[in-house]
Amino acid sequence: MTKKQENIINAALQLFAQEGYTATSTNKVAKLAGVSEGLIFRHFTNKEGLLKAIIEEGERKVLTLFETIFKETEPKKIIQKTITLPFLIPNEELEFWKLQFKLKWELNHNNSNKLKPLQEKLIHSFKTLNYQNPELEAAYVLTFLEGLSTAIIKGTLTNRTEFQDFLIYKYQL
Amino acid sequence: MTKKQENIINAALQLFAQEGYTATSTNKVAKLAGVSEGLIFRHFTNKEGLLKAIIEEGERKVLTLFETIFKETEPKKIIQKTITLPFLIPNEELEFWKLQFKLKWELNHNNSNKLKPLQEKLIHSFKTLNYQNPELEAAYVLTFLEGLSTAIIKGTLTNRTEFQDFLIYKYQL
DNA sequence: TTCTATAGTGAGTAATCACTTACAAATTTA
DNA sequence: TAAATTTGTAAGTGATTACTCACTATAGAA
Repeated sequence: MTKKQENIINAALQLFAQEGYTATSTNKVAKLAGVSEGLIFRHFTNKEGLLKAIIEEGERKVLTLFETIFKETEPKKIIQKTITLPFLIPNEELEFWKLQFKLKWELNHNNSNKLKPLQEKLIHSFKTLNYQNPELEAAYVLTFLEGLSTAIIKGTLTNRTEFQDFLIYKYQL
Repeated sequence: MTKKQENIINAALQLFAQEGYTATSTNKVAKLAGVSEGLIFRHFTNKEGLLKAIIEEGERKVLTLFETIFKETEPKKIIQKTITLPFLIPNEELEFWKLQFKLKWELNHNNSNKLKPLQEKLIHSFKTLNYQNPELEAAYVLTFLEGLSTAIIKGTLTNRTEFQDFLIYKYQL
């Protein structure tokens, strides 16, 4: 990966996250990256290819975030760590996650399968803890996770640390 | 409001919700509505005006949905009704709500103020029920509400009625 | 050094974009 | 009925879109 190739991806990530995918022209991306527009198509074939490169490069971040949970075996901790997951997003990755959530609505690609392993881990946890409806409890946690992620990524959560403490207290089960 | 004017709004609502606002051209809207493209600008000045008309026309739907909660006085019921609110969205309004959530990401207009009265009603409810942290409890409910709305509007919630019963059971406090 | 492959450019391309204008048809008002 | 206003259309407008093409610069291998 050359320096200019990286510039293109970073510029595209920034613009796609700020303005949206369709609203961002390849011309704008090239200008922000400091390269000729043609270079984008040399490296990424077309605009969609550029988007794919960004998403694929970021897939690792999803796995990195989930890793902490997957190596955990204690049921209670699994649930706790899931619920506070969005707080672990580092500031420099916020833009990437904003793009991910934007794309979930802009394009119609539902990555519900991406949460599948987490869902099963949760179901198993609730089963171990003898909950009556493990599947529904897992669905509940994931639904809340969606809302919490949205709040954090959009920055609408005013009292971050307070809310995090509140959640930890609430989910010590 | 003439018949053609209605056709334009309906076509725009459908396309904006499906493809997104920026990705939908006024040409496409006109074709689906069965009118000349110029008529859109005669009635709505510009593309943004068309979007405004759709949103303004739908603002009433928000109030109608919230009405059930605002006339409720019993704290427990207020919380219960809030949590099951997204289930009350009629099928024919799903497209409108999809557009609302899409726009929340596509444009950067945060309508957090729209939830303000609901938030205050919730805080007051938790206060009356002597909860330790009424503000955080309200924030928790609203965060979950965001996730649940997303799931219902995107249609990713598989077991609707089951999940609804589960929530009612969980939130009988 | 020369050959080859890749990186990079800048000026194009047709198509599409939101929007305008000149004009006609329909409807309302006087 | 005649005048005035509103509704509607078709054919444009310049700007912008994603993308192409002919070309040059660079760097590593033979």
